[in-house]
Amino acid sequence: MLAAVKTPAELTELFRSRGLKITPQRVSIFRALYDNDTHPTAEAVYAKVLEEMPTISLRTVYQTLNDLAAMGEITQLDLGTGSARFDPNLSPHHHLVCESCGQVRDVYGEFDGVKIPKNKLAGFQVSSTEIVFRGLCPDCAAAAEYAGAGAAT
Amino acid sequence: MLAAVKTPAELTELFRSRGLKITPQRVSIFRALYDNDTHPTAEAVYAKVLEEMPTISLRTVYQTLNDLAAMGEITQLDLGTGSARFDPNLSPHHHLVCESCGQVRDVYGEFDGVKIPKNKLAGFQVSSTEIVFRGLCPDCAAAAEYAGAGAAT
DNA sequence: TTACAAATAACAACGGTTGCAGTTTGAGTG
DNA sequence: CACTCAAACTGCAACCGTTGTTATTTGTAA
Repeated sequence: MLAAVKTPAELTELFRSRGLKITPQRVSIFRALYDNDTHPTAEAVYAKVLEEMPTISLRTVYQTLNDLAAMGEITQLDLGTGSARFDPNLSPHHHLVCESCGQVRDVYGEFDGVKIPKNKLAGFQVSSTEIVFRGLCPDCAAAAEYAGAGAAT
Repeated sequence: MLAAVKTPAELTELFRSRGLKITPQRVSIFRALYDNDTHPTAEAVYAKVLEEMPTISLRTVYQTLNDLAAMGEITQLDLGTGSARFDPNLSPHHHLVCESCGQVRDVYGEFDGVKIPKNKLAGFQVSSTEIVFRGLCPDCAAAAEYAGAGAAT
């Protein structure tokens, strides 16, 4: 379902080709990330991996996530939700963040208009553009409306 | 020079009108924020205020910055640079972030094209849009080029 | 001047993340 | 298949930014 996400097998091959060892911990983390569009925190990945590998340490999860990010296979997101989130989806996209529950949703779209006029760049070299839309997810919006209506009476 | 930034006097009046006390600590923080487009961290504001008030505590700086943010007089930015930054500039703008030195620069511009098609929103209510351009500031770009050229020989 | 609520300072604690040291293990070699 | 060793893993301590707590201080209105 997800576009531009490497399978566990592909990541395994990538690690092998770089002379890195294929450990069960790493493979389990690859699986936890695959087909995962929840933008999990390190803790969330840890929880998922624990199910099939009860002895893995949180430290190893951090280590592997950092390695993957350094290789460019996942992106680390800092959305101001307390902890970093990791996104295995490499196709160009942006994010909707619910300010109430913290859930993150992908937004596909081009936004070609988002370019800084050269005369305003003043020598700055832009290599990536992130757009974050903040607001309320459907559930939280409904809850807020309900609470508002209740409080108004 | 900065647009839409309240002066220390205006912030003082605002606090007074809300029944909040005018303390020298608060006024000093107002001054540290005024005409400041460096997007300072709490620590940076603390350092600046320390110059004229050597007994202020970092805790008070955090407290006041949080209060100002809650009143909507400054914006808290989470740019993944380790600590939160505070922006007293309320006019609509976006940010350029140097991935090497962490410096943050304002970008004025409209980007009217940045709207999510309704059919993709799926009930999400968007209340704000942040755009972050990442790359290299002129100084770091020059340093990188120099290092690259040197390494290539 | 007094009195009181509000604000401050000092310090402990917390959550996310990383450094470190000792042990385990993947994978190439004979 | 056993051996070897660098790489990876675990467990724990430490770190940093930030917030909670509580006793003390201080604007401010009476």
